[in-house]
Amino acid sequence: MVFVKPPQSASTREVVYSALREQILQLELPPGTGLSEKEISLQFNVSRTPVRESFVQLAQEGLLEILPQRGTYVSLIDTSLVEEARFMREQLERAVIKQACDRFPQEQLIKLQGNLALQKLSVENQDYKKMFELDEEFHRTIFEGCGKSYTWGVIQHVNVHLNRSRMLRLAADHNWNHIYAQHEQMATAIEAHNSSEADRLMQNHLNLTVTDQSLLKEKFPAYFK
Amino acid sequence: MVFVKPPQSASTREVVYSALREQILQLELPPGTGLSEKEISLQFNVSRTPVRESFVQLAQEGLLEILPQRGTYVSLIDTSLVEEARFMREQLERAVIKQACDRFPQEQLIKLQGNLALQKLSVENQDYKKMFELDEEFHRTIFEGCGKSYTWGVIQHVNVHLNRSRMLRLAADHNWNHIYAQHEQMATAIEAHNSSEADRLMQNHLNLTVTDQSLLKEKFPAYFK
DNA sequence: ACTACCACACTACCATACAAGTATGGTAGT
DNA sequence: ACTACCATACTTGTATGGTAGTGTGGTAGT
Repeated sequence: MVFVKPPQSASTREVVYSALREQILQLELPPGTGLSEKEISLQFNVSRTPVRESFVQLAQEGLLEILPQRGTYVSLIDTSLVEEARFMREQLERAVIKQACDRFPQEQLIKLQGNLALQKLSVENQDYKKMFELDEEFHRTIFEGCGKSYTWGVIQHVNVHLNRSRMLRLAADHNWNHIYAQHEQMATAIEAHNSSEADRLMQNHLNLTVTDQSLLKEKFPAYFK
Repeated sequence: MVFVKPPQSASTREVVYSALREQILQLELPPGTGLSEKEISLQFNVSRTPVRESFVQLAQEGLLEILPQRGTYVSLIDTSLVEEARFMREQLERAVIKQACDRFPQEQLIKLQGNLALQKLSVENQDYKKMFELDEEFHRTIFEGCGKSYTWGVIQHVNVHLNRSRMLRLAADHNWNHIYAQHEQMATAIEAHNSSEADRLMQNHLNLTVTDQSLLKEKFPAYFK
């Protein structure tokens, strides 16, 4: 009972799964889009089996709705799920950043500051997608520094709906200077071991996500449930 | 783009998936057990396809390890994952029970008290599995009363490893009187809107889970990674 | 004009066949 | 006795055919 060799080469299922997941989260496959096993299998030039298995995976994550004998659709964004996801994220992020103020490795702190520099650039260049990635990485780095990588993974897993919502927001309005400024202040608070300030900042930061939820629903009504 | 009819009858994949999941969480399929698509398909008298799809699902949840061309095994319990799961659960449970002290529906409060009565019975009868279920239901009811059902679902999804660990604990030692007493005090705190007391109780309550982790690893070394 | 019906094209679902990688036990050669 | 090799019986991965349920558009009947 020893698990020696990790699976090296990606299986066909894995490839299809990752590709579809990326397209869904990037809104290249918008909520409500109809898919079909056959269509995708032709598109990737593989059989229906691995496609079907990736559908099952994506459905389990809540990214696809499989209606037996009827069709498979990219799931609509459920605002109540988004709210609960935001709630969970808030609790966990606040707990972690407080922990980071107590003890945070130098290496990760440097990584944070490098990330911030890139954020500043992306804001200036109005590079939306890059900024989104850097935002993710910023938060992930905090979790890693606290030895909570798995927790971050769970947040990512949970917040698929929230992420699509955030993607809409980044594409819609443009207050990244604010976001960037908040990130910078959080890094400073961690460095200064200022736990209460960090907690306050994070709370405000994550509240941005929920405020314009109804606004998004007006702008993109077809994407919401 | 309307999703009218929910899928009524369970598909073969769903049946196999649920059955295996239950067996794994109940430790009827202990960590490390080797499975095979063919074996299970014969056992359920179905083809390999739905079995295989349920394997993919269970692997995504971290309950199975699929080693290509080598075999599939019930995953071992990863103590570091257990610790992070406990961390997440603590943060979320504390946040929710504090919210429950502010505002909690009468209906759910009654449900809590009914549950407590059954817990007392189960403790007296030393009915381990029943007590485990009632414990789950107690916590779930708190989440439901706060409109956080999805959050509870996520905890359940996350804590598969933790749950197996807890199952071992319940089978091993016998301090349920303590667990029951804590539950009772929490219900009282909710009713009395005593937020700080509820928070303190929940924190202690969940700390029970982690303390004897190393002890379990000694008792059942083969089940851990 | 309207309704009931039905053929057809589509879907996801499941069973089966084949392919490819892996562990193992026996055997021939040293 | 020991090692290298190979046939074989496993495993999971992929492809494909057939089944059953579902939506749709056309048509015959009223």
